Amino acid sequence: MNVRHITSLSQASQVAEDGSSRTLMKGRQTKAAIVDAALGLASQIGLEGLSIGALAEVTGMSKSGVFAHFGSREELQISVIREYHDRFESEVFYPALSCARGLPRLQSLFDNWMQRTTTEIDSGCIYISGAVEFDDRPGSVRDALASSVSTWQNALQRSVAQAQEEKHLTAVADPLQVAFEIHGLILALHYEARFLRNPGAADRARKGFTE
Amino acid sequence: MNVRHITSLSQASQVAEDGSSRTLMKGRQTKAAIVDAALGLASQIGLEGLSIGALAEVTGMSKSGVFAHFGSREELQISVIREYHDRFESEVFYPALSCARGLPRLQSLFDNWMQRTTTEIDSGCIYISGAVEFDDRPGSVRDALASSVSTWQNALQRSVAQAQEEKHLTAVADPLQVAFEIHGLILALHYEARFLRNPGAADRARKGFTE
DNA sequence: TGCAAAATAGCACGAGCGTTCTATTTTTAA
DNA sequence: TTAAAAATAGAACGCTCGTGCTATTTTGCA
Repeated sequence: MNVRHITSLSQASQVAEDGSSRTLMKGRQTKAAIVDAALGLASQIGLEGLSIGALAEVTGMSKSGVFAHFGSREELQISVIREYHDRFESEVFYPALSCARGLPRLQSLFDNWMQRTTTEIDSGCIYISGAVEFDDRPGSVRDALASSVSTWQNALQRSVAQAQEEKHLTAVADPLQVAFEIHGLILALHYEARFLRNPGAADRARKGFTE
Repeated sequence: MNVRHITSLSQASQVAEDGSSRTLMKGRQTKAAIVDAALGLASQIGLEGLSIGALAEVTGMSKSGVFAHFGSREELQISVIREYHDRFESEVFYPALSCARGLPRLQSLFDNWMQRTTTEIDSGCIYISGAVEFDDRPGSVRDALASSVSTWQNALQRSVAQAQEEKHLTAVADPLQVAFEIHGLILALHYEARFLRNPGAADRARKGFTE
């Protein structure tokens, strides 16, 4: 489904031969701007709280104008999840690839994740809020969210396994176990810092990582 | 149903001088039944998803009949939080007091908490969903939730400190740090088991506790 | 048993929601 | 420059929401 979106990921912009004018279809520009605003909104009030009316007001468009880009609220939510996935990947995952396999890369993954979570103490995180909102609500939104989170978890587990192969980590512990505990640190940080407003939560998460 | 809660509201029940009849005002019985149903609903779909209309349908009452017991939606939500607090206390906290101070009691607290969280993989937990729903929505609901969670966290931290005093635990780690990491295990369990439906999460949480 | 008080029902309100339909404006391509 | 196509606006729909108001029923006590 949704061929429109797929193409927009790859060949949205097109440069004419003369190089002077970039013919970037207006619709896709607008859609990107809407998704950007939607991600900001959803981060704060959740994917479920995201409303087309509020989004129209923020972007200065009409409700139907916003709606036409997605065809349904679900598709809008999925677009937001994809956008978040891409940003997470390029802020947390890709930069760590420049570090050596093993502990250095794992450390970088954790540092980048911490950095992002620290930011999200103010803005919110849709991987966390979305999990709560969709944990027993089946459908395509839940599927998109779960698959996106699982992709990241697999990457993290792979990195732990590599650190063991490189003898940077004792091989006694299951990589799944290590990844689970790291995830717990991030979740506790988000909970205690964002909800309870406890200072020092970031330090405790970092301290917990250095076992 | 749920007579236990009614009496726990202190002066709900009244015994006549002759002691023969328990005159328990009808209103409070009904209110307790509504709160019970509301807690079940809120556990599944969240405090924000809780609607008076749905609650009326479940209890077989009219919307205004339900509403009159609380006067506002916020007050209903707060009643649900109080009910959850009481149940949590009597299922997790109080039973552990029969264990010896120190590690045995801490172990019991964790076991009881694990037991409850395992149940909540199916039913949901309003301490977790509520944190996400109200993390940047100030008001009395958030206050009630945060104060209830903090009460439990303080109890947990006290128990860790006692285990250190009894030399059951090395005193190098800050009790706040230990409690933080335990909280992380529970949050990761809830996330991975309830949202991602990963089996084995409970084992990993237990394994994480036995440092 | 009767009567005041409490509990509950019924109805209506204004608002916001996602969505549909049609008209209008803007953009794109020949 | 012009005509087709895409993007956007505007109004209206059926629905659900929390809440207020006014009856009506049920309860508890003298």
